[in-house]
Order: sequence, then structure tokens, then C-alpha cells
Amino acid sequence: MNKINLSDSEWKIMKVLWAHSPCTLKELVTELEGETGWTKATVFTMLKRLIAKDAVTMEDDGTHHQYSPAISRKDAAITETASFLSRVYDGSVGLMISALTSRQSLSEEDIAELHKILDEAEKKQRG
Amino acid sequence: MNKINLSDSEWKIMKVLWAHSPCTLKELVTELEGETGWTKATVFTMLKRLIAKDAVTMEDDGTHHQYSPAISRKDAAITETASFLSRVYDGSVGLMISALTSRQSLSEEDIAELHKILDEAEKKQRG
DNA sequence: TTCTATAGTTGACAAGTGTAAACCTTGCAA
DNA sequence: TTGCAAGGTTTACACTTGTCAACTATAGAA
Repeated sequence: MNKINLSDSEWKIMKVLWAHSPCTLKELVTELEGETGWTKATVFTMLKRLIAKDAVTMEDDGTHHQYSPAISRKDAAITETASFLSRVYDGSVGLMISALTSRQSLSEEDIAELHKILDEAEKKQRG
Repeated sequence: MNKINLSDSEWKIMKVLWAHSPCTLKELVTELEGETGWTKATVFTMLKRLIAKDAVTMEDDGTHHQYSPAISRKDAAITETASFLSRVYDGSVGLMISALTSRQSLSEEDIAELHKILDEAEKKQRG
């Protein structure tokens, strides 16, 4: 359970990797081109930093290097969520949802979906 | 609707200010001493940066400067929440709650509370 | 009046983040 | 065989964030 912290840009790289890995530098660059416009140098720097953080692994199979995530998206998300909740809402999910609803940031569909998710969770927790 | 971004440490300062303002440098330092151990120089630097971001105002009433928040906690929280959700969960609250429940990060009480909050929101939304 | 404790301020530095120009390699087209 | 395009790497820089030692100003104690 290593608490790896990802920056904004690093999340973008990781998302690509989680969606499709292993991945070469080239593929990463192509994938991110539209959204970010990053050059290969930029992406490469990110990758180096992610490797240094143990968030990504690289295997050198001859000519082309292949990059893969070394942590699961869920783990990363949970870590990030915990730190976000404690920073902004003193750790309370309730406060966060209240803030969202009080700003009408949730549609009726969103609310229905959340109810369902919670019901599922309850069922699982009981059974 | 200015999208002001607060860092981790800046949130700590703002929280004190939101809880009790206006506030002098001295009061801030005293308040934060336990949690952070920051010296007055550190707190002062933060304040300067927060003023530069238009998140805090200072009034110079003679001898002692008084600091007050220039943005509401709710606004700041909403901004932060939006950027967090889009970074980590592609903007979906549902995904976030799913992640939490799938990790048993929510107790039965938490879940009950969330249901209640959502019900309230629905009621209000319907009129 | 002089000195000192207390409040306030400056300047600085190290680490982290975002970004890329320019350099190096090398397989392959000519 | 050679030169180059495509991929890979180095180096570097500017900005943000976290942190403070040390300096200045000042209101009262002596």
C-alpha cells in the first residue's frame, strides 16, 4: 500500500496506460496529442518521473521500450480521494455530496444512480 | 466565478480564516501551530500568495493587519471538487462513490447519511 | 529616553511540476 | 555504404509550493 501521489499531468499519462498497456512512447504521444499537444520529450520526462515514483514500469524488449502501469487505477484513485476529502471536506464524503447537491451540481439521474450504488454496497455489506 | 486554485497548505490557512475572521497574523500562527508548526514567516508568505490570488483580503487598521477570506469556502470547495472529479474519475461522482464502496471505505452509517442527503436534494429539486 | 520583546517583512532556497529544444541512435531506403 | 527519418534521451528553464533565518519597526518597560 504505497501512497503514490500523481500530479495532474501524470494522471493523464496514467489514464492512457491504464486503458491500454503496455504502450510505447510513440503510442503515448499519439494518444495524448489531441488533448495536450505534448511533444515526445515532455511525455518522456513524465514517464521517467513516474518510473522514479514506482507508478510505471518499463521493459526493454530489444529496440522498443514498453511502458506499463505499476499501480492500479483504483489504488491511485483511492489515495487521491482520501487526500482530497481530507483537504477540502475534512474527510467527510457527506459534506462533499451536500456541497454538490446544494449547488444543483447533480441531476436527478445522478442522484438516482448514487442511490443505486449505495444500495448495492449495502446489500454486499450485509450479505 | 473566479476559479481560484488553492494548494494543500493554502487550504489550511483558509480553513482557519473561514472559521474565524478577520484574523491577525499572530492569531493564524497560534491557531496553526499545533497542526503544522509553521513559523510566522511561513504563514505570512502564504498570506501574501493568497492575497495575490485574490483569495484573501487584508485591511490595515492602523497597527495590526487583519486578514479575511475573499472567497467562500463553498465556492472554493466546488472548484476543487470539479477539478478533482475530472482528473481522477473523468468527472463522474458515481465512479467516485463506487470506488469508495468497493473498498469498504464507507460504513453503514456513512451510506445511510448519503441516502438522506440525496433524498433531501431530490425533495428540494422537485419543489 | 533607552532598550527590548513582540509583531511584521524580506529575501532566499530546495523540491516539485510543466514543458521542450536540441542532441544522439539506428534500421532501412537509395 | 551511406544518409536520413523516426524514435529515444539529455539538459535545461520557468513557475509553483513549502519553508524559514534574519532583518526591521514599534510600543511600551525600566
